[in-house]
Amino acid sequence: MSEEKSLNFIEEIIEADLQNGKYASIITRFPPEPNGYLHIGHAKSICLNFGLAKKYGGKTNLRFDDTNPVTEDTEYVESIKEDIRWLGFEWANELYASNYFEQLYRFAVILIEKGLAYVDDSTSDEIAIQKGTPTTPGSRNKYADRTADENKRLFAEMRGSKYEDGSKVLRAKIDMASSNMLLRDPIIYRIKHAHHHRTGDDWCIYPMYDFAHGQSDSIEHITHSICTMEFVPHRDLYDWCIEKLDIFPSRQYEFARLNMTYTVMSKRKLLQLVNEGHVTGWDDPRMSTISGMRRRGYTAESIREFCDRIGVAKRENLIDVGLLEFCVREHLNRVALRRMVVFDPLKLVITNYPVTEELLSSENNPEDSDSGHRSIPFSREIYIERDDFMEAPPKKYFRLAPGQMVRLKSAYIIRCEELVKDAAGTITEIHCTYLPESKSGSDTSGIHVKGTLHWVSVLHAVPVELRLYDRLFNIEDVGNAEGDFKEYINKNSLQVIPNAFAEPALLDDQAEDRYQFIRKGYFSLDKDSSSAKLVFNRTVTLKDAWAKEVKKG
RNA sequence: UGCCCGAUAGUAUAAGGGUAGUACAACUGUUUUUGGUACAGUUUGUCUUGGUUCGAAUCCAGGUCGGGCAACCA
Repeated sequence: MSEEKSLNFIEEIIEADLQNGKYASIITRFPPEPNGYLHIGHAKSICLNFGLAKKYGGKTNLRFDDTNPVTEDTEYVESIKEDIRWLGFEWANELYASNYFEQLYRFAVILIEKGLAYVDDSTSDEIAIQKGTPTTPGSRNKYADRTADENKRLFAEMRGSKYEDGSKVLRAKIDMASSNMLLRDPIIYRIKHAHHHRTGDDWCIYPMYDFAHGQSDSIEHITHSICTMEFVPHRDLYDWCIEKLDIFPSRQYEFARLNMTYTVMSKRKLLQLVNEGHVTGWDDPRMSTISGMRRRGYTAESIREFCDRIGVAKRENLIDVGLLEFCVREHLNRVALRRMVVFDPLKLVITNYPVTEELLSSENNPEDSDSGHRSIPFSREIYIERDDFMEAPPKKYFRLAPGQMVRLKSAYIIRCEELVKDAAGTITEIHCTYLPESKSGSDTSGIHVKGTLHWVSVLHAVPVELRLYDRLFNIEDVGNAEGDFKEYINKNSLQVIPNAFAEPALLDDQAEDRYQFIRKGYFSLDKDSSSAKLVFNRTVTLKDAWAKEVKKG
């Protein structure tokens, strides 16, 4: 019998909460700030939050944490929604922290009335100095002594646009000597005369993260508020607000964010790559963004599988990008249509083949018997891959060489008889003979060859553009590297093959968007394609045992 | 020299006082009209020192190492 999959620590908490009756059902939330595009790290959080709700019969809200109008924009709102849907998740409610601005304001007033918040006229520098350091306590200033009535009036005036940006803040009155710096009278409201993408110019004061997030969770009755480890110290403040306001006690749980080899995972760095032109945009196929991976040809299913396999824990981690590649190969192997494309053509003439042509049949996907067959034109002159031929082959080379035989995929067995070279000694043509009785499906030759090559008929070859991607950085741990991360950019992360030769079936299948170019890799149609020229992105290579063999020497 | 979080194969992640398991990676083979896929197998691990216990990855104490915390960012 199949073993029950072990639970991660958050699932354990949830199951305990459900079992002991703390909750009848759960509500989670995914709370992006609309100031950038989502990346694979967010996918982990999305799969976790939505996955948990799905698993335990609860629901998940999408809540935009839009408390900082100067960095946020509806462009990001739209891209975030598109990415989540594409990943295969649907939220119960589309919400915004800005929906709660009025309520949040009232919460702040309650704190003031309880003597737990005050308006401070200090500059940010003064506030920073008064905060002390982790090893020395901070101190309060005279503004902390203002009466509740005065604070209430001042706060109302802040809202009423009476003061300039930075001239006043509202602070929670907690403990200037706390070992947790966030509890040293944290700022909870600041003045920003900025246009908000949702509330327009209704407000000129905006709550800080710590005075918006927890309360928003509470308002929505989020049972399990799941975030990343850097918010651990915020939990004290999260709980403090809930306690003092006496509102629904949402609970925060933290897990370790995803780090992955050979890539960066911070919005700031990703934005820098875009702005400085190191990539073509947020959806550049080399980016770790969801939109980039989508464009590259990753499937939502494979990303979900990846997120499932990496697990959820609290320790720092650096996941091998090879696992992501494994997941996408695993899926694409099941669904991708097989096609033949020659990247670096070498002409091959079958000297004993009649001048006519014929149509051969080949399976669309050997892993899927329902996928059917396509026909491929075969003729006297074909292209094969230049590195599928060697004049002086090493041991264990199964491909074409003088006097050697190989099978042409779904066609015939051929034998290399002769080479044609130009003045420089470069091979320009290979002459072969074929075995008419070795035709695929009706082979009576009795000959077994080790190698099978892909090929394309010269007469029917369709030129296509191929974009081959490699890792964007040339070191594993970019996040922890010394110096500027951009020094580690892989200059050869994109290789364009402007004129590869494809079998004509590719022209008919444009609606399909996942392919395996046999023996080469998985590809998908890029949005830059036109009727004049098809453009394909290499999603991932096939595993290549021969390349490994060659490397070993 | 404060507070918080963490430490199990190369990388992740299980084992919740009782045989250290799984996946990826690596390596061997088998199958194969993709040097793909599939299948079989192999190698590699509990940070350290004490303590509790018949028995410790697990519980306790000290240490070491890694990460985080002093934005009017989230």
